[in-house]
Formats: sequence, C-alpha cells, structure tokens
Amino acid sequence: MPELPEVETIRRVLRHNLINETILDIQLSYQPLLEKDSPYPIDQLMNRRITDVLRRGKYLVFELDETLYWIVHLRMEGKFHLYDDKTLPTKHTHLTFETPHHYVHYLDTRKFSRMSVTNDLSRYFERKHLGLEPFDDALTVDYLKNKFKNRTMALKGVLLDQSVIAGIGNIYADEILFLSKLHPESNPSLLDDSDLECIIENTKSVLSKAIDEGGTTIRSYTSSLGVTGRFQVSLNAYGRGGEMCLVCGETMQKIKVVQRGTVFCEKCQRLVR
DNA sequence: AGTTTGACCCGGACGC
DNA sequence: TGCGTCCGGGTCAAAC
Repeated sequence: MPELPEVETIRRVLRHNLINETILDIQLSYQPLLEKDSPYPIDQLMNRRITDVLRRGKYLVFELDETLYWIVHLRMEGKFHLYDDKTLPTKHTHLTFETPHHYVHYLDTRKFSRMSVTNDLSRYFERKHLGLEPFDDALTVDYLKNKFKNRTMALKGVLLDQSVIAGIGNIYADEILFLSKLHPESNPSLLDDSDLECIIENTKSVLSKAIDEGGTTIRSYTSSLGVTGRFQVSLNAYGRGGEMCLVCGETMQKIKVVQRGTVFCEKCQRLVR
C-alpha cells in the first residue's frame, strides 16, 4: 500500500512526465472509483491541460488549467502506468487516458481507491478534515499536545488519525513508534514534551528519508514507467514480527492495535500508561 | 460535541 | 478443482 513517501514519489514522476500535457481522451470503466459526491464526472477532464501535480497527505491532485482538480487516493493498490505506445488494458485497468506524449493506465486490483473531480480544492479537503502535513512548521509540541489531550485511544491509533498528522499509515506508524521508543498502546494524553518532540522529529526524518530513497529508485525506472512508487526502505518494525529487534536482539512482537497489525519491541518501546 | 468503533470497499491467498 | 473464509487499510457513518 502506498504510504506518503510512495505517493510523493509517484507525484514527482507523474508531474515530470505529464505537466503541460493535455488529456485528449479519458475513460473510466469502473464507475464506483469516482466518489458519489464528485461535483463533476470524469469527462470533465477531457481536453484539459495538466498544469501541476500536487500531494496532500496521501491524496494525489492533478491540477487542470489551474482551475479544475482531479483528486486520486490510491488506497491500498491504486497505481498509474505510463506507456509510450497504445497498450491493451488488463482486467485490473479501470481508467485510461492519453496525452500527446503518453498513454496512461490506472489500475487497482482491490478497487479500494477513490477519485473526485472538483473546482473547489480547499472545500474538498476541508471535508476530509486533514491535519497538518508532516513537514509543516506548524507541527509543534504544542500542536500535538492539543491534539493528544483527552484521547484515550492507543497512541498508534492517533498517529493513524489523518486529522492529527496527514499521511501516516500503518507501516510508518510502527516505524515512528519504534524510533521514538514508545509502545503502540501508550496513552497519548500522558506523553511528556520530550516524547512529543521525539515523535515529531522521527516522523519528519523517517518520511523524508523514505522520500529520498524513492527519488533514488526513480532514476532506475525505464521508459515504460510502472509508477507504483514502491521501493525498498530499511524498516525496523513493519514485517519483522517474530524476528529479532535490530537494536536489542529481543524477539519483535506482533499484535493488533486499533485492528491493525502492529510490530514492536517490548524491551525497547516504553509503555506510557 | 468530541471520540471511538465498526462497516465497507474487493479479490487474492489459503485451507479443506 | 472448487468452494468458503479471512485478510488488509483508509474513510466515514453510527454509536457512544
């Protein structure tokens, strides 16, 4: 599942390839991908020029003619493929469009992803109640303290809450908690300033490092672009349940927290209760 | 009114 | 081979 660093990587690849390209033909073959309350149908993108590609949290945004916005959330398995030649769609291709220089397919095996077309981007995101971007200077100890107070949910739960910090998903939540040496089931409202500072610093460092690694991967892409944004990042927690902790050697635990698979080291990560 | 829980969107993987 | 069941993650509505 693409997390924020992957989405950012995808954004850069798409922007590089599609900026100033005009959408000459676009077809959505699986209608449920378009949100029911989308102000406009997909057809509205026809003959529009892509003037920018943006990201907000894990949302991708194509700006068209600087006035219209096509918003895409990849969820678990949404992906863009760019081709130089006309290519047959697969059974998981749900949308196709072409531009003067590219043929673009959008695929999603699980069909979990969603998109919308609007001319009012700020209104769209207001309704999604997104919190600060991880790299926003307004992300401070005081901001988190305010967001964490009165929260009884497990700490990991509030890290996944997109109205606190936008863009943290399951993989990086585990990684941030590991680096911060905090147990995923800690009580968010009981953390002290240094814990919060630690969470902020690790959030920024782990995400920016992953974005950098994504940039490295981009250079290895060839002309037929599988823009999945997937790349190998060295992770301490995710996928390492039952393996030894890379810091202390203890066996990493795998549990469910807020119904999400969660890996942590019970020796390194302090439970605050 | 703010917070938490659970349903939902699907098809791949797995077990029998 | 075929069927049934479970799983996964972000979002939002419902419940608290």
